[in-house]
Amino acid sequence: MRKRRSLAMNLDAVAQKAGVSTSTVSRVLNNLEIVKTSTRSRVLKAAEELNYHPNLHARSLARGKSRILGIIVSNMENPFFLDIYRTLESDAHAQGLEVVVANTDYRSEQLLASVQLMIGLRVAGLAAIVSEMEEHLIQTVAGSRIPAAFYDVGTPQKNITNIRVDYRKGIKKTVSYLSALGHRRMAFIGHHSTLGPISERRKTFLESVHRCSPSAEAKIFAGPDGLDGGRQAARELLESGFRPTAILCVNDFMAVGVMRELREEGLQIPRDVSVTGFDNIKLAEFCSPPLTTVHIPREQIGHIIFDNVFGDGRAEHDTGREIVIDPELVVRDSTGIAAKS
Amino acid sequence: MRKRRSLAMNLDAVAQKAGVSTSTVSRVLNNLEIVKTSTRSRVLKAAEELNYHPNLHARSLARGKSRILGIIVSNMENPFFLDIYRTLESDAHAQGLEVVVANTDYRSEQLLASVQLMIGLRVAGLAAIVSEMEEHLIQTVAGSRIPAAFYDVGTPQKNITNIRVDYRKGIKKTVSYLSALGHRRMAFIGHHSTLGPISERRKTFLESVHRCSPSAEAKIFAGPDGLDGGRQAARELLESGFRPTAILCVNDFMAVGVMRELREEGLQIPRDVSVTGFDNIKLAEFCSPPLTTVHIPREQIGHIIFDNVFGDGRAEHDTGREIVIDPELVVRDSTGIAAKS
DNA sequence: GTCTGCGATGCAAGCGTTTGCAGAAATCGC
DNA sequence: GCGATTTCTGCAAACGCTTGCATCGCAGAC
Repeated sequence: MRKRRSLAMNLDAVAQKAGVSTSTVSRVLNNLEIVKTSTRSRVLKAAEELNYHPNLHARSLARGKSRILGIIVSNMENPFFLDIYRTLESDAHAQGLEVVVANTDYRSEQLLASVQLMIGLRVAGLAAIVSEMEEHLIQTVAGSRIPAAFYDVGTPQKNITNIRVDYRKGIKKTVSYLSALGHRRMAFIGHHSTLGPISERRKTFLESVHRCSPSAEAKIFAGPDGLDGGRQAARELLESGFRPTAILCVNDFMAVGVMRELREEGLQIPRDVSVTGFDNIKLAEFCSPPLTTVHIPREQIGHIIFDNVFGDGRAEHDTGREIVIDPELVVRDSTGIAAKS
Repeated sequence: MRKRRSLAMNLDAVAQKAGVSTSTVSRVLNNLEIVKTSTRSRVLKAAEELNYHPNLHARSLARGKSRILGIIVSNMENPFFLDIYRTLESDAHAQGLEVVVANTDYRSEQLLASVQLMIGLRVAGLAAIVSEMEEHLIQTVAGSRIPAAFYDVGTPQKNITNIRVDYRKGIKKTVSYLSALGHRRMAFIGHHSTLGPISERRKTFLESVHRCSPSAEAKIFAGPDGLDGGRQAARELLESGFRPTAILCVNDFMAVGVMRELREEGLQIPRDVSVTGFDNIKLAEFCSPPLTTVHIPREQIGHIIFDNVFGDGRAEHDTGREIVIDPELVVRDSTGIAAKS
């Protein structure tokens, strides 16, 4: 016999103290109704006194499955990911599921580690809401037979749901709206991500502007993501000499950074220049002026994902699913009629 | 024999495919050096081909411990918690530890569940950064023998580190600063938490104001936490008829909400009223006007916690530790000389 | 040629649960 | 009061891994 590793804090200890077998203890703790009330309370008392907590690893192992929902996100600071995560978490808790989250920080090495972790944990379902998902990882997940949902990747698979937001539509709506206000010189400010979805947005922007008004001017700028990045990109825009009457930003944080820089330059919003964002985070409502932006229904996305991984939508689907979300324009005070040029 | 539950995706499968025993496979996958190179590569090939991922539950069970750091926070949306979490996570990953996070949403029922989860997972260390920690839960954790760090609770224990920020000092510094600017009518805006730390802050505020100037007026208001809550509290303040020349807010989010409401009322900041926050979140720098606030070194806190749970500070300490952090005032544009009354 | 030493591998117990099955105890019918 | 149920409880195998110890094969020493 090998030596004991630590103080005995297992079913056996409780069983001995209560004078029953481990099976009975197990049944009590799992609320199986076949245990006599007197035995039951004796066991509960023993467990309580020993400060016993079941070993979840052993439980998962014995049961052959866990009650854990795995969530992988790129970046918790980004309200887009955060809100989806929070919705998933609350849905999961409502069903008595535990949640394990991993952050990738946009790093594919970290993404790989996270996927391995989730598979290793034999999670009951996996939601990967990351902007950097890679094809071979999708295959890995598919091979693991874990029901999963991915965000914004191109290839639905067996047991895998793919959900995405129709950013093209959001951009088109914004450009049409600005165009109707008379804007003919517009800029798009993105961030340095060269990944699929973003550069598609840039393309869509250019196309939309030219469709609304063939003579209109459109330019693209970029900086790092976030408040600072927006500011930096705005700086570059100003230094380039280009003077748009409207600036579309790829997300709200960047838009707020942009507005700050413009204000410092002495420009008034929206009198001198209109600014729009994307996502409709809380801050968009509270910055000054309140930001016109495209609303991404993050809670709805979270619920849909949950439903597809655990809920009614969980049924095996061989072909995979693709769900597309339509975003809406939310008009606030950061946009107005185009300044005379 | 019981029936197999799922497709055999275990060490045995790999072992058979590679024509070796499970022990050998285990040794290969754990990088023990005693395996012959040829065997080693055969095993790796087999594992690769089977798309094998070790079952972490079984591993933890067999090893008698996990390589997981458990983190519990009140609310990921709050940059205070988020930043500490992120620091902890990156420290953990740097050491090859996995991380499991749980959100309590300020709900003690959810906190209990989270603590149970962490103990059940037999995490190698636990950091609980929650504002609602309860004494009996501390006892529970202490009883579990898991090295832990708590934030801002009063009773250090064996194997438990307690870290807290000296909010009193932060408040005193702010009040002194405002007092020196001539402010004699001040308000403090907190949120509805009636828990220890917060109400201590209120008390400290009142004392500080009276110490600086015995004739000064000081009042306290409160709303729910967050941007909306700040706005609501400011509304109440305005309706009360009290007209402070300076308003201290319990955190930056509330301060931004407050400023928004004041601005809507036609008040100018800081000409008519000065506003300060607490935490020094990114937004404090980007709101308008940029917010004077008290800086809480969240990264430093994260590192200290990690070090005490896993690093050099990890050594058993029977008496418990208490670490106190000193906050600094960061002056920006939301504060100025007191308006003439 | 036997022995020793050693590197590489396998054997099997053990980690803390769950759970099918069997057996014991309590209850019931008559 | 005795068998037939119905409850309740215990036994032991299984979950997938790690790891101390035993074993095996082979090289070098004598």
